[in-house]
Amino acid sequence: MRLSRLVFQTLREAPKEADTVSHKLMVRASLIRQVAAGVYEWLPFGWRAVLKAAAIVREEMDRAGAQEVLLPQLSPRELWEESGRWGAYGKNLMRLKDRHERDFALGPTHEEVITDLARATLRSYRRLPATMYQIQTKFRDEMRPRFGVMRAREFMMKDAYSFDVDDAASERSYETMRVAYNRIFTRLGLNYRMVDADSGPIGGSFSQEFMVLADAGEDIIASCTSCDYAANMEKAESAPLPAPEGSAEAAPEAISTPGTKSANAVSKLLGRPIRDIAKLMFYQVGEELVGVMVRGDHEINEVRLARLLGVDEVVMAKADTIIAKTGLPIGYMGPVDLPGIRVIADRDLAAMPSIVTGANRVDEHLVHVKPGRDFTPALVSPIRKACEGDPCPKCGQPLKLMHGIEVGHIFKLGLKYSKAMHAVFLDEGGKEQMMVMGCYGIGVTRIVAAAVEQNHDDRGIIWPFSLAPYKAMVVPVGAEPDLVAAAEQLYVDLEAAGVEVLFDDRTEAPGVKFADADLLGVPVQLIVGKTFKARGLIEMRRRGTKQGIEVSPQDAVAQVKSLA
RNA sequence: CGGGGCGUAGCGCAGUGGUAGCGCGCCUGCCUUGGGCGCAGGAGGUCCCCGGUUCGAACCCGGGCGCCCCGACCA
Repeated sequence: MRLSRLVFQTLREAPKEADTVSHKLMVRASLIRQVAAGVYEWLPFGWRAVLKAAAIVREEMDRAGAQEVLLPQLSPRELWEESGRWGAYGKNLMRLKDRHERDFALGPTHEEVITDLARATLRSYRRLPATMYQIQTKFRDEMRPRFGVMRAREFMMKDAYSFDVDDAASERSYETMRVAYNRIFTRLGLNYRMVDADSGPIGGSFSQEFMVLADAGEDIIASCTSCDYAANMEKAESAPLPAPEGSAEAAPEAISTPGTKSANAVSKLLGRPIRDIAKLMFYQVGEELVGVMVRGDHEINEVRLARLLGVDEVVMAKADTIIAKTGLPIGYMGPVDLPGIRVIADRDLAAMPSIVTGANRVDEHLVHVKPGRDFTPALVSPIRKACEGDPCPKCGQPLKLMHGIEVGHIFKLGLKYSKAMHAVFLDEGGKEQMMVMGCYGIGVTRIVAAAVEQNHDDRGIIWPFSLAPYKAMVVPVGAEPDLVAAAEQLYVDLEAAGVEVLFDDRTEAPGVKFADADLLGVPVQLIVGKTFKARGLIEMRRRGTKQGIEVSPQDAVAQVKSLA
């Protein structure tokens, strides 16, 4: 491709709305252009990167025996009513009406549609197992689109769904996908981790996420520094902490703490480490008000809490509800003599020898409170978020927290959708059985953003070879006819050799050409300039390295070809 | 959904009552070819939209729309 013909416009300055590195670079290098909040155009150069990612995903899906289909983006309300998600999916579901006022959704994911297809076609155990996938645009009316195509409202996703006769078979399908996913992300050249995850609103029992490690990532994962344990924050556990030294022989004692509501403030006032201060928070669980306690240096993991209580979701109680139900002052509540409220204590809080709690009186706290002696929690369980340095639940070595970009997620769905939508097959005995499902997603457009986030320098993108829209770029520097002719010849030869190559045939100043080449980030730069004038040689330079090597035009073609 | 910020040329911005400018980019010519080169000339604007105030509005007032950021667990 000749740069003079490529539809693109590199920018020296990024639009002000771009804040992450990948967003800025993708706009500056003309990969994408924003049309509305969370809605983007992919320009030719960027679109090629998307196609590279999609091709690798497709190859590995096919290798894993999955069959490609294309499902409609528009789906009728009835299907969503069947699964219960017309209501449950909430505002993220893009909805619209047709001219007859019939309700439709623009698919954020396709469990309903595929289950409808499966129940119509996979009627016998003989047709199972079956895994189908598609690569298609998805719609989610995100609360807050962000970071360019990283969290967009319209994005490309590969979604796959497996259908099996029983749990054991479903397990095998899941494993096949897990292997395929690892192959995909390895081939894409990304630094990633597979982590245990909570399955969230898609439902189901168990899932794993594939996280590209990058500081700009919206998710936090806990990863063991020694073994292979890794989980996202919602799921991450830690081994019990050793209880700090000390004991509370003394009985609880009320002390005056005027205007000190937060654990932080109490810690400062008393000059005691924040871990000694208990935090008591209140959650609305159905009709019940539940108190939840963690150490001052810890945070409640609401997803774990919800699981523990056997509910879908917990919400913090409103202040006036708490006051109405207890009559006690917010900010000074404690578990000692707290009437009629079930208190759940975090395991590491319960192990403390002596803590500071609210006294249930304004401007007072209790010191020397010993869990188990001075109050008895209804339940003691690990319900806090893991922290940096916590002991790994598997091996006890320290955990490390890292930011990640979720690029893949695989779920065991179990019977959730087959039950709701009556997706059944006949077994060998002619009896109806529910299909056991799995679902497997990859954010294809997000992969491109994640790759840029992970592979760049201050000059621009440094494409991993597998995703690079072009593998080489010929850059003539000089106007001498023989030099220009040699560059042209090199470009033609590379194309003939099947190399995806860009040719900077523009009459730009050298600085502009080098700057654009670095910004676009094509892996191999072939500079026809001073070394050509002096010795008839091409300077071949890997993007991201300073110094190139000098090769003859013939060798340049051969070497680039061998890289591909 | 709550709070904040911003909408002026493709991008970044200035202009805060008298009918619009700067840098980059774009076009033409000359020049230049190893790191966003120089000179000269040029094109490009519903100043987000609607209404109001005013002799006169990009600017003031009202309403709307759009975009961005922060927050939406620490009692």
